[in-house]
Amino acid sequence: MNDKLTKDFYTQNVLVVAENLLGKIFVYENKNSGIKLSAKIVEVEAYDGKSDEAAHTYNGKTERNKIMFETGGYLYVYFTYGIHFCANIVTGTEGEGTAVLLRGMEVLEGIEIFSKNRFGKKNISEGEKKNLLNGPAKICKAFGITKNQNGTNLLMNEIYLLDAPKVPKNKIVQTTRIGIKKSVELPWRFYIKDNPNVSRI
DNA sequence: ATCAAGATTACCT
DNA sequence: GGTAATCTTGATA
Repeated sequence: MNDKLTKDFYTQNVLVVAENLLGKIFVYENKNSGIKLSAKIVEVEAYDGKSDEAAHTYNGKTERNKIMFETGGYLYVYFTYGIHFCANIVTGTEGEGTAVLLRGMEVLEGIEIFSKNRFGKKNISEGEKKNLLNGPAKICKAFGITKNQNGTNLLMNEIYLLDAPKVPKNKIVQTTRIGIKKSVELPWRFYIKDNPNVSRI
């Protein structure tokens, strides 16, 4: 169990991947430092350049979004608001321009590194713990993900996802997405019900 | 060359 | 609840 997710998983439709990413385990192994970080995905949003005006790929390929047009199984990292990075899982087939934004996770391994990256200290209170990974930019800060990780192949051994049991339908909440101005009506946000690491209810 | 917007967060009252 | 922070990107208002 807990096999690495394969190409077949990522090349599915973006909404299928988004919902099924809930509960899966995101792993970042730094070969240089030997540090391994992992967390369980609890909140995501789907973006589809074909029909979704909020997607970065809606208006075609650019230097920034070109990795989103690759076949599923890559990491798409973008910089925004002059401060933050956000990470996405590229999905679907080549040319589609679809991806899933990682919005919330629950710490599994590496809490001291996450704490150091987020708050500058290794030891944090119980209250701060659920504030480590409950937002897209917080996740990148905690994992140390920057534009250097843009385009990482998730089928390799640096950044990858591990399979985990499917979250039952009755534990999944589907709502509209957060922080966008266009296509606001699309219910393409998914999160695990009652999980404290979800960015917002 | 210039400009406005941005898939956010932290800190303020 | 309100907003400053901060700068890359993509379009050219």
